[in-house]
Amino acid sequence: MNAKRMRDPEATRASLLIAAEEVFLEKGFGNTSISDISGRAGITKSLIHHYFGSKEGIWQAVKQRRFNYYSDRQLKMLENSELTLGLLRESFILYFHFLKSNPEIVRILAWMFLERDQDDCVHKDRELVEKGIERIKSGQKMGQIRSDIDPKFILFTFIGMCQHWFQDKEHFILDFCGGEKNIPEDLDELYLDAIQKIFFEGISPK
Amino acid sequence: MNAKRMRDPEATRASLLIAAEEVFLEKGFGNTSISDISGRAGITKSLIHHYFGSKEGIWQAVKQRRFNYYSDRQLKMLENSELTLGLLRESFILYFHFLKSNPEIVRILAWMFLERDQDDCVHKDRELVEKGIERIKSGQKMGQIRSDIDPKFILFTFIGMCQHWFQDKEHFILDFCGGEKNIPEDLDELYLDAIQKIFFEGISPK
DNA sequence: TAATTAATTGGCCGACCGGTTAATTGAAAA
DNA sequence: TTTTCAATTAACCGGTCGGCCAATTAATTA
Repeated sequence: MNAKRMRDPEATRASLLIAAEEVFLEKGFGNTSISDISGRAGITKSLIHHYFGSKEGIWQAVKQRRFNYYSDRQLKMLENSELTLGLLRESFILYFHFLKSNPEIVRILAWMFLERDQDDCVHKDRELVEKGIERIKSGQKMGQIRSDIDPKFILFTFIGMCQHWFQDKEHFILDFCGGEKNIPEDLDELYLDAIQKIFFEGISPK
Repeated sequence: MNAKRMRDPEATRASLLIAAEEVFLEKGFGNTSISDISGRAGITKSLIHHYFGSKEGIWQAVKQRRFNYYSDRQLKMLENSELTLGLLRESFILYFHFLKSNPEIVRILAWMFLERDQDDCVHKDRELVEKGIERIKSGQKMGQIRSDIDPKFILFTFIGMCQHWFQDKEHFILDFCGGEKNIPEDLDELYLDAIQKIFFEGISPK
């Protein structure tokens, strides 16, 4: 219906955001210029300042958008579940697949690490983390998880095993498999199986 | 002897490299200017082009130098050790502390991921990886390590648990500890203890 | 010593940076 | 229709960027 509107602020804002994300995640904040973004979006660069105030501003917006999506999804994941070992395993798998289909998250985090970005927007997941820790704690009380490890570390390890894979998978293929030949199609799943074994055996009570 | 030489190309080249590494790892490639580097080194910026050709050139040199240092050290680490579970644990701890005292490595590796660096210098550690896998395999044969997990994945997990910590420690402090207050001095060691428990319990035969 | 080579310098260049401004245009309100 | 306001544009700003070059200076060679 509005397909031919000559002006559609929402749409231009959106396509600026999309273009910005593409370029930022490809080259990082410092290497990206405003005109890179406007060029890719096919929109004058002035409009970036009009909608986002500054280069910093649109980078914030990009991050925020992605992290809101992230934590919304994650919260829903935790919402209606009492923790049992089975459900912990389930959310482990869910998280792994979430990262797999949202590689942007991994790149954003890596860029923020390198550019020493201390943005608060990342910490929307504090609530998420608290819930996760709560679940692990009760799992420990119920005797399903060994109690001699700080729940914070258990959760962090959980996250790390997944993130690290999607960050260094390429190195794995090159250095561990000796190149591109003979990589199994389901490499991701094979890895997921392996870390499940290590992780869940590792956190089980003796 | 040569302490007072007015010109010492090797020395200037070296101090340019050092300054470059400092600034690059501090601010990132894109946010660093040639004059930042030359300023810190106290050397005219023209010399950067003289020795390294371009900004890209000196960046490559920085990465290469650090990565060579990395794999050389790692190889020495593995050199004279038969694998027993005790030694595996020892090299786990060694690797962790190596990363702790060489944070540049973690940053460089993150850069390589983001820049999709297919540099040959990365593959220096293929030899490294092969040795590590060999050790784990023999550990499996001896019944010290469970055999139902691919040694490649065991090694990769090993590396990941350590790397991920030094990359996302800040997020851990913010999101998991609720800010800077009350962080134990020996947080690194506490984490190391935790992942040791998980990892070694996880790879033990039942 | 004289000639040659290489290290080092400061000054300069065009390009591009992020950001601002004033003017133009389209859509919606009156 | 007229008015009003937001969306959009192009031109422009001072500043900095990476890179280049010609001149100078120290070490090496003949």
